[in-house]
Amino acid sequence: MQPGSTRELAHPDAADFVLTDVLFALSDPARLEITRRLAEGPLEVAACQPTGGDIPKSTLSHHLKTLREAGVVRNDPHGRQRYVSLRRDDLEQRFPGLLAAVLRAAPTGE
Amino acid sequence: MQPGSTRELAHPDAADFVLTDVLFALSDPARLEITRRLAEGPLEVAACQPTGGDIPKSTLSHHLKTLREAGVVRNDPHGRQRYVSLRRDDLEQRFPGLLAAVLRAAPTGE
DNA sequence: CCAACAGTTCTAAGATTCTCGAACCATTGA
DNA sequence: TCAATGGTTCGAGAATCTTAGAACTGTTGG
Repeated sequence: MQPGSTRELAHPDAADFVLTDVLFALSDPARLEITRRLAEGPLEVAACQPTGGDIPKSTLSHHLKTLREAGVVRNDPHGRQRYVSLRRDDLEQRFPGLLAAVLRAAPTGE
Repeated sequence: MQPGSTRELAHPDAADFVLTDVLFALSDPARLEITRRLAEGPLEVAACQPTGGDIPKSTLSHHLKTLREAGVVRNDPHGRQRYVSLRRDDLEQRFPGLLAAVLRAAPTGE
């Protein structure tokens, strides 16, 4: 039983992040909300649930995949669950100021 | 013949800009390139042509519409042509730092 | 006036994306 | 060891986006 052993998912290197992919990943309301939530700190997958908690696991997992493949998020196995975390530093290094600007943005109705 | 008369297109107010819409508009390579080009200054529609100049008018027009409806771009009639310009100030006011971060971003291969 | 021009809008086909149930896979508690 | 848990992956239908030709509109030069 190696610590933090198997079931690793693929994560792109910061140098390979593609701007349009990041923008696309963040352009979905559900994914944006997940991102905002993760700005507070890492969460297990189930806790990423955007509103209340009614979207199916597979859908949530798919959104996380989109975020992960763009480089917005990291998804690491942790026991029988997984920790999802924002790749703040990598994003900042690759696209300075971008994530900060997105997180700072006020929602539309004030 | 009023100066700058007819054929006005609809433009959303800065206060009504929606973040996900802006991000989505910028998440397409062609639209991002148009945006970058416009950062240098206003252009007539035909001059927005991303690469060389082989994409059809209707496609270009459609991309400009997406950018315009998100609030990224302004499209004003000017004689028989139109001037397309970046809504820098409105975007900066609504989403501080966002456009700057996007324009500053380096392309993927270095 | 009329033809050429600059662009938009309409329409339709093809490609992506979204959503979600079902099947599947490690990991761990009992 | 075995079943429950936490999530991912697969597959398919619905929805949305992209692309582009064709038709249409306002504007201007001759």
